[in-house]
Amino acid sequence: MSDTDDRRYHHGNLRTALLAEAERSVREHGAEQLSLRELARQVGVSHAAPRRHFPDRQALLDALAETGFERLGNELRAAVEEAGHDFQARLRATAAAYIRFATDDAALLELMFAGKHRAGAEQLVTAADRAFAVMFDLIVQGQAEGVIEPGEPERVGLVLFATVQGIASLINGSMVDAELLDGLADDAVEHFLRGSRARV
Amino acid sequence: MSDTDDRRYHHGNLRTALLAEAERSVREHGAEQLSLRELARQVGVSHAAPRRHFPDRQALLDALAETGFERLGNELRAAVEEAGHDFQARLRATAAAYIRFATDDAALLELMFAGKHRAGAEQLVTAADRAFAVMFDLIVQGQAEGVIEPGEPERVGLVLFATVQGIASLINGSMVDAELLDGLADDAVEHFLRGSRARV
DNA sequence: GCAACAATGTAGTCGCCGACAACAATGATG
DNA sequence: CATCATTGTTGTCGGCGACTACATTGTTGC
Repeated sequence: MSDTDDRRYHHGNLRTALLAEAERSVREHGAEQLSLRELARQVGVSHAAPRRHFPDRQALLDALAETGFERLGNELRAAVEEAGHDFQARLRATAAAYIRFATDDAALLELMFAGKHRAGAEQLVTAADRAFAVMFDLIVQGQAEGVIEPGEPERVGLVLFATVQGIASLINGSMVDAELLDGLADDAVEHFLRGSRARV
Repeated sequence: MSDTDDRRYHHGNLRTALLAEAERSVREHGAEQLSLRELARQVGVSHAAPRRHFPDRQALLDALAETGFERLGNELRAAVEEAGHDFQARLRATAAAYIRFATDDAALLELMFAGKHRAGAEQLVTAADRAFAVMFDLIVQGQAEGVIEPGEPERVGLVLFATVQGIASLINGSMVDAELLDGLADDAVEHFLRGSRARV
């Protein structure tokens, strides 16, 4: 073959290439529309090649969800770090970052949630826990500072988590204009803090 | 044909029968798995018959979403009525009813949200507005009683709506045990009220 | 009554898909 | 450098949604 022809028999990086292309496609057209054959075409391999890396379509979607959780975790961590040390600023930044991710990658998040409760997805659950740990760590900080009632972070933070997730759902369902995103996130955090302040 | 053979050439009620079977199937296997041909088989008509009532698969899903909104509205209204006149009781009942619907018919709700932001779904939007009006009417009552800050109900109630929707998302995503449903709904309402009380 | 016509069902076909099997080329190992 | 695992390819299968042509039934105007 000519040395400018990069179509070697062995692609060399097919799994990664498929995941990258799949993520692009899911963002653009949703997970339902994703076609393994179309993916293979765009990456330049035969229709059966993906099977070597993903036993079936769902396996690819699961892998996509896993990398999604990793990316979500990174973005949340980055948001916390950029927000400095003030608790409320951190909370606001994290909520906004979560909603940002959920609306930028709505179909991916749907995938991430959908995959979590299917059997044999242990790696997925681990990845999810790692991502959500950021939020629960924040709750712990709030408790230490006395602005959030004591108790298990998973339980205390649930209302906030739910609210943030719900805002994302409403935006994705076109019940709310996406432009209101940051304002809504702030509203939600303020509401949460007013409702959560430790009462003695 | 024999008079016990109910397989007439004209089904007589095919559209309704298809929708009923589709709703059952969606509840059981999700919208993605829904197959028009399988539906036709189970209803006892040829594979092309559904096309007379729904131009394509998406049209059937839209119709399903529409009846879903009607049912949701009815259930929310029923919850309000059963709860008596006390505002907080009504709020709790409505939140619980919404979450109940969202978890019993998770796939259907997903469909309802997904369809709303596609073009040419005006009937769907109308049906959705009618369903959600129940929640906003409640907010108005709360404002009249002075326990919720004044302002447009759509904006003021949004945090509550988001929280309720988010709880449903978390339950459906197996992030929370479904048994906690009622307790969570109460938590959310209490949190919301603590955060929303009109401040003078 | 009954002829036209609209509404509603059937059969057959097309291209696409996911899954699978058999085979081919390449890379790694001893 | 022979052998074997890895990672590609081609071919095939049944199922699907969409479409067309045709068949049956219900309805409406005369």
